[in-house]
Amino acid sequence: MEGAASAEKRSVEDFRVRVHGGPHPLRAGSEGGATTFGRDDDAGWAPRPPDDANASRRIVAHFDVDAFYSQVEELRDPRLRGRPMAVTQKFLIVTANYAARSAGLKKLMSTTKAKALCPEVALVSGEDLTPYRACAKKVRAALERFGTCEKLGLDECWVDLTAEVDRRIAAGGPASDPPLVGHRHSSEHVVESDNAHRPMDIRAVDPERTNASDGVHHPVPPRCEDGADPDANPDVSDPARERRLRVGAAIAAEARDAVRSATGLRMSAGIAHNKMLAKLVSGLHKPDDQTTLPAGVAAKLVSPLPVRALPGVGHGAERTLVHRGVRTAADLRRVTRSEVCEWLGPRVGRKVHDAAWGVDREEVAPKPAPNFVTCEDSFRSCTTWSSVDAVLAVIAPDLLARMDEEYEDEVERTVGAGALIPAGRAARTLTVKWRDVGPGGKGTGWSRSSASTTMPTLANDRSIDAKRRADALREAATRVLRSELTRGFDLRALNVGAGNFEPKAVTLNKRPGVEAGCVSGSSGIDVGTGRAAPHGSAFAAMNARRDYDRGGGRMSKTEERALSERERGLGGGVFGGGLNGGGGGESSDVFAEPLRDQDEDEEDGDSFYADLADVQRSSAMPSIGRVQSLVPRKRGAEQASLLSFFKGPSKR
DNA sequence: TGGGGTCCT
DNA sequence: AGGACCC
Repeated sequence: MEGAASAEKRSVEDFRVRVHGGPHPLRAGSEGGATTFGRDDDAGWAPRPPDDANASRRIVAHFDVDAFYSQVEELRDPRLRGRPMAVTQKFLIVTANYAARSAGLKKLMSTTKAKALCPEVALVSGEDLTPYRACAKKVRAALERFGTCEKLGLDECWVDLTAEVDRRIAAGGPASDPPLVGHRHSSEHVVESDNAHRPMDIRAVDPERTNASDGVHHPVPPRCEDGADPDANPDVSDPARERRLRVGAAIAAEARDAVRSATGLRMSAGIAHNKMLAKLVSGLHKPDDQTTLPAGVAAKLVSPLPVRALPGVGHGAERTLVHRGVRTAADLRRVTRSEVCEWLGPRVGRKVHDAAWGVDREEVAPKPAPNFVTCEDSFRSCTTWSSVDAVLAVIAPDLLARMDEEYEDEVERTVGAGALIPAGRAARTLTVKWRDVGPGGKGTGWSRSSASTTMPTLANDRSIDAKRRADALREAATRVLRSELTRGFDLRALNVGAGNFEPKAVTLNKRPGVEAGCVSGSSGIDVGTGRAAPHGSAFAAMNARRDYDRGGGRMSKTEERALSERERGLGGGVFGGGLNGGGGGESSDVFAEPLRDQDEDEEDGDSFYADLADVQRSSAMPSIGRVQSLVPRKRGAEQASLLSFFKGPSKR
């Protein structure tokens, strides 16, 4: 590869002088307005960490639903479309549609400020995530037909398009060499962030934006001669790589169409050779558009970015790095890998150092079933045991509903993948978390405390009355809190969680991810758990923070949402049109081999290069053939009846 | 300053 | 159990 260990030595001293003494690399001026990140100032001194051997072949897309919660709410209530609208949780804007954004609303802004900026804005409470979870499931079902899918949060996922790209190229014909669809990021583009607090949200400033009404800008890249290093000049591209990216872009466009016809949701996408770069570029031409990143442009895109924009760098790491004068990815490229590992720890250090060079060796790997489900509410005040009980009366039924959802997902996953009996997802642990600003609490800060106990068996028992289950949950949670909150309290938030689920299902054909052997008791096959019946008085203030000391609460979030919909004159029902077309997509890939095992031995900065050969070997042989085809696998009649047996008659 | 999650220490 | 990270 690039070798060049010679240049590494002088880096440390020179770097400190240069960065500390020199001009601030980021933010050439501008308070409050858009921040434009400067161009790459030059090549680094420390060596580029090598990519794995697969890097040029792999094609990864990152998909991101635009203003997800807002779009979902617009689907549910068409009256909201075209008007400025935002989704709130308590008194925060969590997302705003584009009409509201153009009035200046931003993510995580207070509702007060939002209303000041845009008095006509419609605010919709998004504290109950149920509808968003349901939509997210359909989105993933549509995307999974195009390759292995890895979810990140509710509204984002990566899809490994490599196998489908290979298939199309092998098949020949027009689809094997399509024109580029969407944007191609070139080194002519400048990147900016319009929110000083969120430097990771970046977008491209198109040099020809003045007349970019068609939303397409893709200059034909010059070709490089045979055998030339495709990274030597970022805008001179290797034809084979460019072609694979173009095929990937075509697939991504189809995938976005598929999601849109299945759900009505619009999304943006980024197409690149690895997960990190795909994610970085997916937002460059948001909304409803996609961006492809040629291999050679990666370093140019990344280096002017503030370190905070690199995945893996949060508040803590940013502070540490900035304290040492490292503000941008380009700065990171001038220090050695071992230094970064010293500052941030080996794990984060490696990841961040790689990211600064646009290197990411992670495979797209489906997320296994969640280890925890939790429900939370926050409020202005909660100082008495009776108000604690009022909070628990709200969130305990919600947690049970989540646990049951998890059970159903597990049935679908395990029976759908060939299990004889779904083991159930009975939770063994109950965790309670809280934020206490009272005398016994942690005082200021936002830190939370937590404690856990054994999950009462009654809570797992789907065969009994929902109220008895909720009571068991509340009782156990209260016992934990009583033993922790001994010196008086003033809670701002309370969270209950269920986790440490019992072992997984028995399968016919044993595949990794599903352990054989064990089906344990307690998980009744029973069905028909209803949600807690509505109880308590009408509850108005949609966006008010509940104050349990003054009698707020008493209604689960699901019920609360239904009520607020009734008040808005909606059916109160589930989704209108558009959301039911999702059929198909019975993921056959949920249990796709979690390939690899990139040995995770302690490798710090220095041993890194020595170990690289192993990394290359283990990741050089993957993915092709894991995704069988675009046709969802049929489920046998036997399995279908098993499924309906375990799931029982559909509720809702 | 929300309501979720993950992983590491 | 708590902290850091992600959305």
